Amino acid sequence: MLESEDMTDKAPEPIQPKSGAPEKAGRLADQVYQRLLDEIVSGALPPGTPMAELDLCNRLGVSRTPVREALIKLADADLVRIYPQSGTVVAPISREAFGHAQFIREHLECALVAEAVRFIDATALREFGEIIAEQEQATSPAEFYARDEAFHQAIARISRHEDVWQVIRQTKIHFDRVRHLTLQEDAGHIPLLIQQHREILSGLADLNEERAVAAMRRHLREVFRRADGIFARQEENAAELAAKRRPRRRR
Amino acid sequence: MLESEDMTDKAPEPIQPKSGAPEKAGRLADQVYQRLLDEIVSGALPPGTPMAELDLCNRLGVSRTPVREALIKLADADLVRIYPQSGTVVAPISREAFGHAQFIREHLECALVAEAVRFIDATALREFGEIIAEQEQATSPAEFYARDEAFHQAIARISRHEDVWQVIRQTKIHFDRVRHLTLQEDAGHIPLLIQQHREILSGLADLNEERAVAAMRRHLREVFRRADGIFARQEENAAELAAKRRPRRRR
DNA sequence: GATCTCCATCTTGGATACAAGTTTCGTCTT
DNA sequence: AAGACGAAACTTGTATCCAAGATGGAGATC
Repeated sequence: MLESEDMTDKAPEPIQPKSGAPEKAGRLADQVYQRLLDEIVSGALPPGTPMAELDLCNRLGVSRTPVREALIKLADADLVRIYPQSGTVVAPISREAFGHAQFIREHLECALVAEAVRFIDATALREFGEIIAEQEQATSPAEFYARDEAFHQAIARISRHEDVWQVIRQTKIHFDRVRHLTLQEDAGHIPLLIQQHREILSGLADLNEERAVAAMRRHLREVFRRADGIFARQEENAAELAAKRRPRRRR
Repeated sequence: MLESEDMTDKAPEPIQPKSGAPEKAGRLADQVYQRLLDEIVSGALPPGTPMAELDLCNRLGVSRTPVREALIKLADADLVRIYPQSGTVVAPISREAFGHAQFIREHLECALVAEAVRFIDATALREFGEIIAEQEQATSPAEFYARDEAFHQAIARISRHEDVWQVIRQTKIHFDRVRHLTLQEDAGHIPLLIQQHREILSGLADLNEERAVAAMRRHLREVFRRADGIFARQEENAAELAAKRRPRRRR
């Protein structure tokens, strides 16, 4: 029960080395939140990982206050579960949450595309073209996803509803957790996704709302279908593995 | 500068009088959040009201920690603005936020109704009927709104997407701020809203997705149109009043 | 008299101290 | 040896303390 003797705990990198650089990144709480968010979504902190406040304090080099605020925010997003006076752990990756995120995203983004048709202009079209070009030149899946986000966010901005993108981004988190699980298998169909982006752009360029919306819906469902399939297989494997072990209940 | 001499400060009612009652309502932070949320949405704390943490501590009878956590959550929802080392105030009622809330709500709720058609059954129909009956018997607008919420939430539940309702509820907050502003003028058309609920229910009962969705869209747009109109008039009046005063800039 | 400077005061951000409940593990009893 | 009991070592929730920037006004200066 004393696994703290190994030195490979995690990333011992503190959040603010206090080096002379002119780094003035707002509140510590926000930095901690962003960092833990990344680590959870990326899978560096798998579901079930204990998240005791004091441990995180030591690991990140800050006091409990900012860590606590970050954890509360993560709990609001259901990325961690806080059990008062008992402990805090990374929340499981839920297939339901995954499906809910898809529901919200599909309906809102399709509505955004429909709106975008009303506002599209030459400048916007060029911007979309640039983003797609950058996607083609992406050398890593991570880079591709970054530009993918930019593409979808740009649609929201063009539609004059960037606030809606914030909502989508927030709910999309559970979607992204699954996506990162399936990174390897994803790489193969990146060209397909880019092609779908082109179809969306084509619909927008022709001011054809129906085609643009249909393309977006196809695109989002494609992503969902693949991720969901891979996730389901993974769940099966996990269930098999679990069946072979001693049944251990952690609340 | 010493306006604390008048006794009419606010509601001096502490949050936990510690009376012998078996009240065990979770964390203080959550109670403070809920209370301040109510006071802001209801208009008891109008836009611009100073929200110094220490003042709130005195008023609510708790320490800074729970108050602070509540304020951070309110700031995330853009209900208060926190200016570090300077002050915190209730955020203005924004017509843009109002419009964004409408966008999200309309698209998501219409999608929920469409889904609901697939799951509707006798039990659900009876539940809807009861809610509408309670609305008719409501004696106050507040009571009516409570059952209105219940109606819309029930649709989300029937659709097996209650999580989506949480998202709607969160964004709807800015909508509700305006709605409370227009309470008096609202009272008159409550019967119309009930009638629209009946039309939605009728569409659901007939398993007619198109009609149900159309009824919901009409309903939501009716509410929006009225509130937006009233709000716009109110904004004009406010602008007139402001023009007569000395120009005072508060950040 | 107008304006600039400086400082007392007030605000929030972060760190620490205290309280209360939960879990775990050792010990005692049966 | 197995189970029950209890205390110590955790955990998070709350209160308080310190730090640092922002504000506003008093006083000095031009």
